[in-house]
Amino acid sequence: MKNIIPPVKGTRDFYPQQMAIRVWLYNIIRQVSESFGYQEWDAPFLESLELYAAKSNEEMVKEQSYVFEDRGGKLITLRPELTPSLARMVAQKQNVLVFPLRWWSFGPFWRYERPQKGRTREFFQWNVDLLGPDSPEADAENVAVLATFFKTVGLTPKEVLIMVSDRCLLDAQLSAFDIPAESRAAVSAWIDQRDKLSAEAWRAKASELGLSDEQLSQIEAMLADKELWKNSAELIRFFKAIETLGLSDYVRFDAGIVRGFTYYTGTVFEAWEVGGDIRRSILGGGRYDKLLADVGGDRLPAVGYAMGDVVITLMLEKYGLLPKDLKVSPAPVLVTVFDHERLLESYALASELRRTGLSVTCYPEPAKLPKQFKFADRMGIRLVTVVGPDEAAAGKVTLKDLARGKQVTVAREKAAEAIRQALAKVLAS
RNA sequence: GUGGCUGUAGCUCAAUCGGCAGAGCACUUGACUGUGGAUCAAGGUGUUGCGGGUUCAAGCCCCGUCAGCCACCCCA
Repeated sequence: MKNIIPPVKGTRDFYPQQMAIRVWLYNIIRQVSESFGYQEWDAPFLESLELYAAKSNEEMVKEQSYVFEDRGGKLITLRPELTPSLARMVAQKQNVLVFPLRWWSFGPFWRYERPQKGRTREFFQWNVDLLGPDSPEADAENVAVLATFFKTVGLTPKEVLIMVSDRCLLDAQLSAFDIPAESRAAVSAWIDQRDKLSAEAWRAKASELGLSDEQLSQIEAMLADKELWKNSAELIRFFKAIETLGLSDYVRFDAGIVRGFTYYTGTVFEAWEVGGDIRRSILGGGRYDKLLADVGGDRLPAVGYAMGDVVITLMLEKYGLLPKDLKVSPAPVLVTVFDHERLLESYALASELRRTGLSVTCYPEPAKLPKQFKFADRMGIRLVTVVGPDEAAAGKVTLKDLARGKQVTVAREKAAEAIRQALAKVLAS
């Protein structure tokens, strides 16, 4: 690598091999989303900075967003998340859209962070949102989409769990512990950090926040209480609905789930690897009933989540769930060029075959046959045609199946049919 | 923004105490003048990330810098 300009830090190059995986993931996401009746949509990749101001996590806007001034002097942001755009677009057409609204999206996002395992500066996110209803059953349906995704890709509850809590429940508990409303946000953030800090460091921060020893032990008891959800009428309904949907295995209550975004108002959830070494949430989401009003629309209840492609791909790779031998060559047929004089004859044959609906690659220049066969082999092209002087004189085409190592010579009019038959043959392996 | 580790051929890596730049894979060409994978032969494989310093001598030691990876912060 001499004078090659390096890629931008934190970006990924999608060579055909990686692109095939990305498309594979996209297809599963689409299939799962649409099986619940969600519609695909997308927002601009560029938004104005003020869309995110005070709506998202403050650090994300101030330090992790790509912001630049356009030629007109306006501050433009490369979208770091999708939800504010969703709120904006729904608010714009609130009287036109049909509710309940189910929308899903898969596209690129940018955050200026230090790249590391499972994190890049440019990444893709799957967003699934349900707007209109404010019921726990709606939350359950939204969570069901993602549990169904896990099931579809082959991740079991032994490998991944969706941890659920409710900010209202947390707030009520903190209130019951006599923690004043103005410090609850900081206390919530501190609770969110519990898995990341050592027990000593975490407890030490409690006194910094002005918590008494009694309050600390009350909070620790709360976090350990697996039955706390039974104090919440909403969570009782939520888990009942999850059970009815047949997905209880994937969903657990955890009072320690808080989430960083300030716009969440009720149910919050994250998916985590079970006891594994991926110390990072696979996805996160929750209810955000006030966001639409915050961007200037009428109040509209909403619930949704976002899953990044980087961590989920790590998970799938770790558990051997990524597809092997993804097809990277779209055309299963190579038309070889026998010599310089027959180049255009090959083009003509390839064109004939394409008109019958086949995908066909034609070697673009005369070359030795071994070279062309090797090309086909390395590209994963299964069938090769040869038209040399013998075939041309007899009006025939030789067709070799590289996978089976067998070849036949057929009349040129029958070539397309013979190719279809050969492709239909299942390999012994 | 903070800390740690690592930079050698296209890729994965080796090089003893500081003493002449190495292996495998891949690539190109040829054994195969109408047939891929396998085997064999011949070959480019190179500013040792970059800049400076110490030394008779630096891939190796020192300083700086850049890049990558990993952890923290935060998050998907």
